Amino acid sequence: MSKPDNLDAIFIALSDPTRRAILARLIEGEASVMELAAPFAMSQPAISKHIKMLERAGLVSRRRDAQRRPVKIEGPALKAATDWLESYRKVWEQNYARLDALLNDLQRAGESPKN
Amino acid sequence: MSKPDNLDAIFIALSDPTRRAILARLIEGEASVMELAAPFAMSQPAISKHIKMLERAGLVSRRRDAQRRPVKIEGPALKAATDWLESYRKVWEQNYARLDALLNDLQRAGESPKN
DNA sequence: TTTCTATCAAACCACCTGGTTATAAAAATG
DNA sequence: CATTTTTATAACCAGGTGGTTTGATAGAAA
Repeated sequence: MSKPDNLDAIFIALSDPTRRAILARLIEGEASVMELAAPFAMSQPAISKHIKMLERAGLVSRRRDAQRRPVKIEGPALKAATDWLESYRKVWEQNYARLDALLNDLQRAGESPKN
Repeated sequence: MSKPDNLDAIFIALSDPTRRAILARLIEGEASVMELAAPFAMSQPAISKHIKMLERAGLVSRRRDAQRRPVKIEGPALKAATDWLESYRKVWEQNYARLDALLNDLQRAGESPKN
């Protein structure tokens, strides 16, 4: 379902501290735009634009409640990013461990024979 | 050492498909700029700029080998991003599970009493 | 030394970002 | 109805991105 190109939008969305703070707030539950804007020294349209980028990335979704448009965090996009990173980190760690073992082997081999 | 603001640079670096592909290549081991540029229909300076952004984020480092500047992947920055994402995803999953349980409770409670 | 190879740096471009203000629309409230 | 609240949209601006071409530099190789 979720295209891999989506990673572009997801990582772009995560690259701004304001948007990461909004996500942090949303972890505690749904919030309206005004509620999300409150902690920031920033205009409401600025927050709306941040929300739009989070939405484009699939990291949040919006409901309708009278004039309010409560924003909710969405797990799957968060998972897509985590999965991508985790897979790379895992391979890197394996290679790192292998290199480490190799270096140890070389060192040990050099201890008794002269060349 | 690694500042948390660093997450900005890390996620920005990860938000471009060319840079993610470069990282994917580097997982297999060190590579020179020319080697990294080869698979892409893109000029060498463009690749150099991508590498610079990866380096700024601490995701890669460069050695010197004659005229060559081999690039190597760096684990810790990758880990910083993974950790951030993992922590949020964990809380989200907990809340999700809690909400799920709550909804089940409500449904079960509604089965025998009328209101 | 001259030449070739690998890389970087500068100048330039179109486009996106992150913010602003001002305005409009939609629904609640008086 | 008029007003207030909540949100979105448009127009604008400074600065960053992602690419280009052109030219400089460092080191190997002829």
